[in-house]
Amino acid sequence: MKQQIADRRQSILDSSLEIITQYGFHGSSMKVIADNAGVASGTVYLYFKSKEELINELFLEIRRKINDVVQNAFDEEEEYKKNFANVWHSLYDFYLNNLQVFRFIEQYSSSPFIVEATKRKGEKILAPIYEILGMGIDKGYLKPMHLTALLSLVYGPIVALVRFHQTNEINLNEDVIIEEIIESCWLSVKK
Amino acid sequence: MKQQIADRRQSILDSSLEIITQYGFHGSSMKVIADNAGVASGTVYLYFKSKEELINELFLEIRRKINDVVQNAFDEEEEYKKNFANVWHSLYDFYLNNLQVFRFIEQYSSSPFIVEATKRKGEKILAPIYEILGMGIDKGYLKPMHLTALLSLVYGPIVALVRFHQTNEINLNEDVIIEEIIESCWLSVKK
DNA sequence: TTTCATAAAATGAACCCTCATTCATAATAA
DNA sequence: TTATTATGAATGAGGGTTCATTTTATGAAA
Repeated sequence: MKQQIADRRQSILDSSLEIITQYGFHGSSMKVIADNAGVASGTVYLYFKSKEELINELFLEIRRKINDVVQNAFDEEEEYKKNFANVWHSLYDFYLNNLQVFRFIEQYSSSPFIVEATKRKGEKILAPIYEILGMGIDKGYLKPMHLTALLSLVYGPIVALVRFHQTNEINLNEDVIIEEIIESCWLSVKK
Repeated sequence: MKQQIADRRQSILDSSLEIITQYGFHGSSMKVIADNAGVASGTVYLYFKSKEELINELFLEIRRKINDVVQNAFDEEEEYKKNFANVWHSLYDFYLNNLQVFRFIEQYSSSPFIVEATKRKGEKILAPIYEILGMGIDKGYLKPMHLTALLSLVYGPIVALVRFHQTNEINLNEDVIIEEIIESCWLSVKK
């Protein structure tokens, strides 16, 4: 039945995320991914045309999740600064609680592996944040800088923090008052 | 003679950087690296024990270069804020003018490939910056935050900017007044 | 409910290819 | 001549993908 098809597909995607974030794209064989998903290697090819497509589909799924996180954190009714903090904090929390997702994106975006394929599919992973920042400039809350420069000042620290957390250079659960960092970040972009 | 040994070794390292930033770690075969360096594949093994060691050596060489960039940008005689800007700008320029180096580090640090091996070798790639930030706190120029948090606020935007530059989301030669970004960055960490 | 024929889904051995590494041989230097 | 350095064909392991075969699901008929 339909339900099972979806489950299989999903379990292969889940398995891929696990294996890939542990061994890298090329280090992850289809055999191992299949085993980990509890299916035969041939089965993977019933749901995905190739390894490349599998990885791209995984990327698209993850992008969807991230977009949701950002969208849900934004509340039109709230004041802008509060939204800024909420979005920042949500994305940060999401990465911290989904380190595999974070690792996957890092690998995906810094790997010459596929990239082109998904670039063509338009829509960047951070599109919703661009919108929020653009609105911030329009309404006079943020410095009128190049949007990507603003994004770098805001998103760069998130990525850096989670990365350092991963390499144990910082313990984000204990060492750091995150609100302090968000406030600092805000100081760099507020008008 | 000794000179030639060094040349061969270096040309293999140079070739590796080219090939690896183009095709990724696993996508770069020793054969292609050797061809590109103008040597036979067996020759590579006269200078490096294995592919893994080759990549690690390349990393160490690059780390040395980055440390030099930071060290050279710092001038004890100058005032702290000026040093902050100089170091920031130097590192940024270095990455922008050596995109292959940047790409390599990104790949290296987000890849589960080796990592462990070099982590054990101690000394982080950004050690000199840690020192500068620590000094900034001691002398009262910077907020007394966790050092790694400070580093994230300062280094995160550099990485993000160069990344976006690479994916053509921003043209750092034309679109952006870099001093404006450095000033913003400073606002986020100054006391 | 049970049976059974057909369709759909799943399997995993086999195929072919690439790759890291080795080593007997050749070229070069001392 | 001897020692050093370089070569590249050969080796063996592993990987992505295919496909003949098996297993499972379906639903109409008994």
